Amino acid sequence: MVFESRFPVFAVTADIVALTLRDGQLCVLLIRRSSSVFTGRWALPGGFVHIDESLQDAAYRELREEAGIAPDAVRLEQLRTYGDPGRDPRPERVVSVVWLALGADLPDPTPDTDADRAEWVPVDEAFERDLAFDHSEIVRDGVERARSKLEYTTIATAFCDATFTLPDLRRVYEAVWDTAIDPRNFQRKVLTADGFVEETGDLIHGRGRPAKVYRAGEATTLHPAIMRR
Amino acid sequence: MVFESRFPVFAVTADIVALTLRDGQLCVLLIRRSSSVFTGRWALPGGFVHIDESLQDAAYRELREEAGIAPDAVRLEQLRTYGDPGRDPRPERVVSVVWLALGADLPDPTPDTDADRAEWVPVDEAFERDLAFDHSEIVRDGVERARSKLEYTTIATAFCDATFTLPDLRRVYEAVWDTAIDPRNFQRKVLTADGFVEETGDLIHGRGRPAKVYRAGEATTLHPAIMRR
DNA sequence: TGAATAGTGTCTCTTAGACAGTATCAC
DNA sequence: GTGATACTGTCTAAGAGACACTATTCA
Repeated sequence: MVFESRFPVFAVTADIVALTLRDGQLCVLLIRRSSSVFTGRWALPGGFVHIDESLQDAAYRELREEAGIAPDAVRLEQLRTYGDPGRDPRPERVVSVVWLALGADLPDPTPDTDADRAEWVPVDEAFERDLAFDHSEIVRDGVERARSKLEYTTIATAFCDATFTLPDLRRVYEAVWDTAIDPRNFQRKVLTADGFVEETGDLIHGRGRPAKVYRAGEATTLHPAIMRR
Repeated sequence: MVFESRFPVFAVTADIVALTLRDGQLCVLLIRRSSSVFTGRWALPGGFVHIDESLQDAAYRELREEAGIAPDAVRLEQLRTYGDPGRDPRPERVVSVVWLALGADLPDPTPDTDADRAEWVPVDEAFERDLAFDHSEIVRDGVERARSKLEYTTIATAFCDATFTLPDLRRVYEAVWDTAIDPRNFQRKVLTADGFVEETGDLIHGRGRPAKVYRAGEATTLHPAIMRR
């Protein structure tokens, strides 16, 4: 099939930097390409946007198709668009709209036809792999975005289940920022910030003292912010 | 001329939310469309990206072509990409990569062939105009981005000339945030924040006491941040 | 000398960071 | 009881907001 246009012709992909916590480590979803260019190389999940599909829907669809991740399992926001000529070796000019997808401990991905493997990879390890296209740069941008949005927004809750404890939330910050955080000061800041979390009234029993259960509050931005050092 | 592709065919535009200060007011650059769709309606400057041109270069080119603004007069950063099906009435699927351009008191724009007028419009007034496409939403996003980046980055200096005084810089914050700021506290915060500004050693003489002249420092992020109320 | 503008110092309150002890549960 | 985990309070230092006066120039 051949498509035509009056204007310069671009192909548009929706690619995804999906981040989650696995065993207390911040991990990014990578697939090993089994078709088209860069066969056998690790890359971000993604693919061409359909002509009648919104950019965001394309990202959701690719997440489902390439890793079996359901739309309601992640929070999706646009990261940035990458479109330098030559960033894709194919003759078509490819512009990639990249999305950041954050989710609570997401299931092992189930690769489909465009990939022979799909894995959650700790970000440190991902930085060392030589990814296809400009995906190494994109992973870096995505992780940095997540790190900085933890400071002044409530997206940390996107890494948690619908209900969670304050130690759970603290472990999110510790994993994403890769630093230890004082539990007492953290607790104070979270409870001071208006609308960050709401008590459910439940307790969850673990090995030690039971922890209070919270859910995400109404706020999207943090006042005051919780800053890195 | 007709273009062909193996993949779904998109047209890609680079559009610009250009902001500057005029008479102490935050203004956005709007053009009145004189060709193609939405003729006679006000819109953001922008146009189709050439097939061998980077997205950023396209933004610079459109700024020059549609308003006579030189690349070195503005600081450009990517805002977001807008690509919902149906956002452009033309039959082609149009995806717009939108850039935020910040500059010091920029010259009156000189429209070219795609526009019969180009104007700096105070943002309040721009919000009331019914702009073409989804440009009203985009202006809102751009202004909000500028407002929030003033808090934790040094981009305020992008609204100033190469050298400026602290009252100049304060007026940037006042115009963009549309609030009054205490000069004493502001001065203290700017001078405390490491690498925000550097003294040149010069003085500039106005109507009253001469003001010290500064230039932008090395820092890109502000520590501590200068927050809105 | 008065008007306009720029610059500086202090007090108080809030927030941030460092830090130690108590509470609750499973075994 | 012991070990593991969750929770809380206090002290100190730094930053934020409110506020009044002095300095320099021009007309």
